Amino acid sequence: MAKIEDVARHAGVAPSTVSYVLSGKRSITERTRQRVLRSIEELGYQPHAGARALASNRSNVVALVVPLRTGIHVPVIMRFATSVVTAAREHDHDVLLLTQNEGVAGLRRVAGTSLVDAIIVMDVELDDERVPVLRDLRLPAVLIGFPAQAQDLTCIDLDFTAAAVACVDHLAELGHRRVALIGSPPEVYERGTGFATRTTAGFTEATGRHGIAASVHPCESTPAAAREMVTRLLHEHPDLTGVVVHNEPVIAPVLAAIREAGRTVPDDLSVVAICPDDLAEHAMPALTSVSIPAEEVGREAVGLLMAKLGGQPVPDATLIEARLTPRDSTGAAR
Amino acid sequence: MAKIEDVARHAGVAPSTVSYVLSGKRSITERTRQRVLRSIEELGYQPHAGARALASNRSNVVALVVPLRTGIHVPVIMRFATSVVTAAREHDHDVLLLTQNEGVAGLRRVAGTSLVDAIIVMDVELDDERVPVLRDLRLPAVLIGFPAQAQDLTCIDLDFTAAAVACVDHLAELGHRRVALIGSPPEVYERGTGFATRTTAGFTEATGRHGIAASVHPCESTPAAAREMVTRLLHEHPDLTGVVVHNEPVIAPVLAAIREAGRTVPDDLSVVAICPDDLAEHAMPALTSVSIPAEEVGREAVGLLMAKLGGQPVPDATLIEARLTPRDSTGAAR
DNA sequence: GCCCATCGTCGAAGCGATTCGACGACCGAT
DNA sequence: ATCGGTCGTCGAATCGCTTCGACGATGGGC
Repeated sequence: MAKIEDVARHAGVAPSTVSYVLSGKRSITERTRQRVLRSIEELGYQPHAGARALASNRSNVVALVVPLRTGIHVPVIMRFATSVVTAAREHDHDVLLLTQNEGVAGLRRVAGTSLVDAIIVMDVELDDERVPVLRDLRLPAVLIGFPAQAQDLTCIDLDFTAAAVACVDHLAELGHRRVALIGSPPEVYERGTGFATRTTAGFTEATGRHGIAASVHPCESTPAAAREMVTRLLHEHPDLTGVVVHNEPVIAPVLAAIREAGRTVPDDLSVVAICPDDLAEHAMPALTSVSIPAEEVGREAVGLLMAKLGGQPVPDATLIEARLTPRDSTGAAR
Repeated sequence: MAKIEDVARHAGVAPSTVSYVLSGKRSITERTRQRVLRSIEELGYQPHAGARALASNRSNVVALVVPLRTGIHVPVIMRFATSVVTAAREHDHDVLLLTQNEGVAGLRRVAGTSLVDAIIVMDVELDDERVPVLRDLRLPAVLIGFPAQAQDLTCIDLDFTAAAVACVDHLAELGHRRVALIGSPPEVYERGTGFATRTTAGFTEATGRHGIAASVHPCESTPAAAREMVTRLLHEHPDLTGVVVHNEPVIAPVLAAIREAGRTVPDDLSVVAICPDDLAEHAMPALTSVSIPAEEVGREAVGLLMAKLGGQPVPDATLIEARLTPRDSTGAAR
């Protein structure tokens, strides 16, 4: 393995010069710059990550904490994760994968050993035990999701409140007078996961504002639960004409159950989902939906982190705008 | 941040002694050992990862390359990933997340910069461009999946051939005389992804051996494709009584389509799946299935890697045994 | 024509661990 | 009593890079 000294010798310069060529922290004549770059190329030089981290006090690695909890849709997490990796690479950083398993100790460890420069935490709860730890770690951190006490933290997420509002507004415009929200599993609410409660808040606000009859229903993420939920809703509220679904795994079962109940979407019942676009597009019929901009959130989270690492000020809260795409599952109320 | 020197001073020993206490590479009197450990505790000492990597030539990080390709079931990947992280932590290693995005360059980079000690690659194709690279990287590596040229590589995976055989044997025992395999999307076969072809091989061998009429059908992972597939199969092969499904996302749609076609599972048609247990359990009816032992594979992959890092010899190929669990979706042929 | 900045480069001092050889102390064997 | 061999600990070198201060050369202002 070639070392910086080899490159320096090969190019006829001092090691420090090579370092400055690589980092751009001091100006270098174009001629020597080229010479050094050619030597690097020829020798296939790659700086030793550990040595670099030791000398510069920067590892160029960010930690990503992914949730393993039940009740959250895995493909969405994966999309977050991959977009974080991609974005991090564009900023010349790598991503260390941490799971909830190790809990708070994992955060302390990667921070304490200087293994990472910064941390991204997904699936933040309202009262999250990691929040106080992040506070005294004094490492730049970005949370995907909002805890209750968010002061002085950098948080980002889809604006779920606005997402729910958009769904309700859309249904209200179409003349619906009674709607229901089929939400995340009960355990998600019980954990106080922010996105679920924010969705509910938006839903309640908007239905209230429109004077629409409304009800909220947490729902297990199983086909059976979905089926049962639909049956119950249709039975208890004969005037129900609009449904908002915010629970990916039950979308297909809900549609199937509606069909089996002899109702047609959107003629008898309009359905709006808050879910990834591909899911909405592949449903039958294609669903009017507010998409989950996982890529955008991931990329933006990394952007915020890099800004913090660079010492630039960043906003405490970043809400990604909710965009509703009308498709074939919503129509005028009967 | 406390350094090893601080600990040494606090405990009244040399830094090297502290190091030896931590690594156990030389014997230390119990008394001083305890003294050092207490100092470490009191000062909250955590060794600097970079310095450690530089001096020891070991980063204690393994790279995990996850696929982003279409046609593979995301939750299964996630389960692999988390089990790899968990297992790695048990061996005092961390996991660096690499995506297919950066391709072969990513492997060269993390290896060349000594960022990682070893590599785990998922979703290996028959003719995988990463295989030759791994060969000359000279870093310990474990592949999850089998390439065509697997000599001198360490590979591990579910024994998909045996899995298919188990499914067919099960159906044959129940008296079925014509069966079909609904497989992965065509692109997966075209890429030459090992698990798909191995499943097909096992299916073909076993049906041949039993003298059962058989056909193999790649299938896009969409509900529409599944529906169409079922319709076509029922129409083209009126004598069809058994189906093996090896494509997670279409399992539910296939069952739905069968129901809509007026057939009953398992009375008219027996269905066996190769899929994660939770999926099989939640289907209606619960599916007889061969499970995908993601946790076992991930943990075992890490075990192999650690053995290689420790200089111990490991087998080239490790096949995880296929276990079929009978549930409610299979019965005697009509 | 002289002086002071600025620019480009160099050399050396860290960064914080690991590891190897050396060296007393202590033990049992002779 | 002496010698050789362990055992436990120390000190110093080393890993490969970054960074800071220094220093000659160059150029512009007066």
